[in-house]
Amino acid sequence: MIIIDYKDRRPIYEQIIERFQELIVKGVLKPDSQLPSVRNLAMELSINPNTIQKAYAELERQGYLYSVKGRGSFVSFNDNLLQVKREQFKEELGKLVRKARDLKLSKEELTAYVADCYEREDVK
Amino acid sequence: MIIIDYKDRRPIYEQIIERFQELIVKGVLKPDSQLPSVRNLAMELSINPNTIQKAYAELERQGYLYSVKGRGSFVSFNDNLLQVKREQFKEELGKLVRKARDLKLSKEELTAYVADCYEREDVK
Amino acid sequence: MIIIDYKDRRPIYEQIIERFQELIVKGVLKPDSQLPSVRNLAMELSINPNTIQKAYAELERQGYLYSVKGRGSFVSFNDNLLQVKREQFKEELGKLVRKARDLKLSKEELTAYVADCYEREDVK
Amino acid sequence: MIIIDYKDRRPIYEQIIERFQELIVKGVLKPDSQLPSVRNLAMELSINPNTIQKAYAELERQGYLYSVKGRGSFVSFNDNLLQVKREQFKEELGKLVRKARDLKLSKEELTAYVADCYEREDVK
DNA sequence: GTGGTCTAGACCACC
DNA sequence: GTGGTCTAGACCACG
Repeated sequence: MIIIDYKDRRPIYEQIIERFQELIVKGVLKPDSQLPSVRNLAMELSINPNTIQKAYAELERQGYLYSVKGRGSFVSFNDNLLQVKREQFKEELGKLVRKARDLKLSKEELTAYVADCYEREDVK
Repeated sequence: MIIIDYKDRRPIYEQIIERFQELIVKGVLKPDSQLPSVRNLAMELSINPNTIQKAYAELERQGYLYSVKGRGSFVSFNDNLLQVKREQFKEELGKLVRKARDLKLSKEELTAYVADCYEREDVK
Repeated sequence: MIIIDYKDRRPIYEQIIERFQELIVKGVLKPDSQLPSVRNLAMELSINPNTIQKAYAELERQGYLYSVKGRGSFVSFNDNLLQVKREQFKEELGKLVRKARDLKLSKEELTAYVADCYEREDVK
Repeated sequence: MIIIDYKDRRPIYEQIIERFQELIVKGVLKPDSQLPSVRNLAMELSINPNTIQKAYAELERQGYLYSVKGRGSFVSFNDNLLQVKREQFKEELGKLVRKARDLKLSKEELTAYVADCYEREDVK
């Protein structure tokens, strides 16, 4: 479910965060379902528990999960969070649009490419 | 021309690289025009010459400039490079489109927002 | 009567303690009335009896209840305890007032806000 | 400047966070001034650098400071943050006011105590 | 020198 | 068993 790419320049804990964000947002991991324990996941990925711990702590801070001492970690994604994430996404997109203008891509080229890209994924 | 933001989390050399890329792609710096010397720029920005050196080396590696021993560094931008940048941009955009799908944004919402965003910048 | 919030970061036994304190101080639970047995409450909340046990033990230590072997646990609230709680509360408030000063809130702003806040709750 | 209380039940890194928040909000540490390095502070307090690191990371997340690889950590408090912190403070105060009502403290008693407390600190 | 990531291994509180 | 804190010590990127 989680794959670590050691060639990736980003830190391990960040890769884990991103992967879980994806799984949770997509609904692969259902709300209130239990996540693998820190130790188990660490063993499974053969990395240090502290690294998992750091990833889980950040995911908790961002509202993707909640952890309880002695019980475990659980998915806490909800519609409210979805809205927040959409806002964050739009901000990110804004930066890219600005970049497109620098590269002299016309509005038509850009939207066409976005639509095209969206559909290509659709097929997949 | 170059402004360093010390509050920016990214390393200084990366900020310099990005700024030069922007100036070159936009055509503010004309092809074959000479860039400031490593020492001069370092003094002007009051930072370590090694940092400028690293930025120039990376820009040369990416094809934005060429250096001539004993003479200096020169802009080497051409349309070919623009194409490369566009490809890189599209790849980046692709990731974001995938993210949009995860967040359950419809194709219509997405393209509408992109167009809207493009025009908003237009006014500026 | 007791609700456990699993998303709350605090341990379960602490949530139970706080809830009983509130019920007892407010007078919802009358002095010398009997509390639910450890086992019953554990079953009702579907949690580990050890957790209830720990909560009751702490409440007894703090003087909120007393236990009689073989008979059960009983509320032991009295005005003396109310005074103790008020002292604890004032200490807590003291810290917050200090914090207000650090944030450069004037005495007038602070007291006005407190009064305002008190009345707002009044309506509820 | 920083004192660790090992009898305190709260984790060390939290004590450090709180202390720095205080020093920064009060203006003892001026904006853009450099903080002690992770390693130096760790040595000075005879604790592990990782613990300081964790505290600094959280302070950065909360907007109290910014860190740059290879350069150090710097105070970044500003008026904007002051406003945010005031809002957070008021929320905290709201909870306490509710608690006061449970303890049957009248509005007059409460505001009088707050004012009194504020002035007492004034003298100090 | 600086901050940041990671490992190995320990201990605690909680259930 | 669970999550969370802490230590000791290593390595990397940056300036």
